[in-house]
Amino acid sequence: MTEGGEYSSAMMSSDPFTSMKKMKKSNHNQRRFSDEQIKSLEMMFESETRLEPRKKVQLARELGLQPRQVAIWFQNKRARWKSKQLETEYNILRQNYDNLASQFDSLKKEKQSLVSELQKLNEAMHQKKEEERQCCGDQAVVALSSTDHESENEENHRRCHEPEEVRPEMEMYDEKGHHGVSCDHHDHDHEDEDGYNNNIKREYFGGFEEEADQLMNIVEPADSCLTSSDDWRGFKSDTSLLHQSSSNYPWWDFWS
DNA sequence: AACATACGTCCTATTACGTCA
DNA sequence: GGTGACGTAATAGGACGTATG
Repeated sequence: MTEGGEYSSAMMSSDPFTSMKKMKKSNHNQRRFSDEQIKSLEMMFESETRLEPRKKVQLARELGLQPRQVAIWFQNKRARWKSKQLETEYNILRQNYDNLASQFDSLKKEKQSLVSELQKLNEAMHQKKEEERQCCGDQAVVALSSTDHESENEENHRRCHEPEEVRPEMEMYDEKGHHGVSCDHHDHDHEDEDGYNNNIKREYFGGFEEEADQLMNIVEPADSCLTSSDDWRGFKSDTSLLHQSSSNYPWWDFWS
């Protein structure tokens, strides 16, 4: 059953093709509804987007239209309303995306500058330690005039495990700000690595280890996936997710 | 109870036409 | 006056729910 049924008995002739043309022409005699009709239909649509059959008949009678015409008007109205709704939602999502993208960008820049600042500070500290060691080292050489290789090895070992001392050979950072660990004893030992990381946190975030943990949790994933433009663009947006992320956890405020 | 059929409504895509720049 | 873009009433056809035999 098609929806043109209500016109068919009055309009159909023996030839289906010509009768259809006649019907359409006839239907288009009164092409547009009057302003009054539209106004009433709009008012009804605002209160309910779907009409009960009884209301449809009543409204049609009031407006001097066929119930079918009222039904079709509501159908078309729903379709237009839906596409408008989609457009609005798209614009909101687009706006949210743009905001997040720019926030992410500035956060990335801020992190980059902090990393380079950290590098500079490390270099300065390294240089200072080197100077101190040279100064103290000369005196030690005089005191330990006999070369004791065993004690030298012990010293090296101690330095590798010494938590408080900043080891020059470990102060290299890669592009992500990770330490370039060079101590053999730590390469494949996770427990030692954890302890080492804790030491690092103590060194650089002294008194703020918790914040350091948060930072690691937040910044590291951003490094691994969000910096990839493919992953970033492939992100499937979801209004509820966006609302959730923007209202409940303003992660970009972590730094402020 | 399970099934087929008719009927009404919805949705989406499309058509036909009026209007306007 | 011709024309293309746009808005809108209406149609086509498929999907779904409900009533009935």
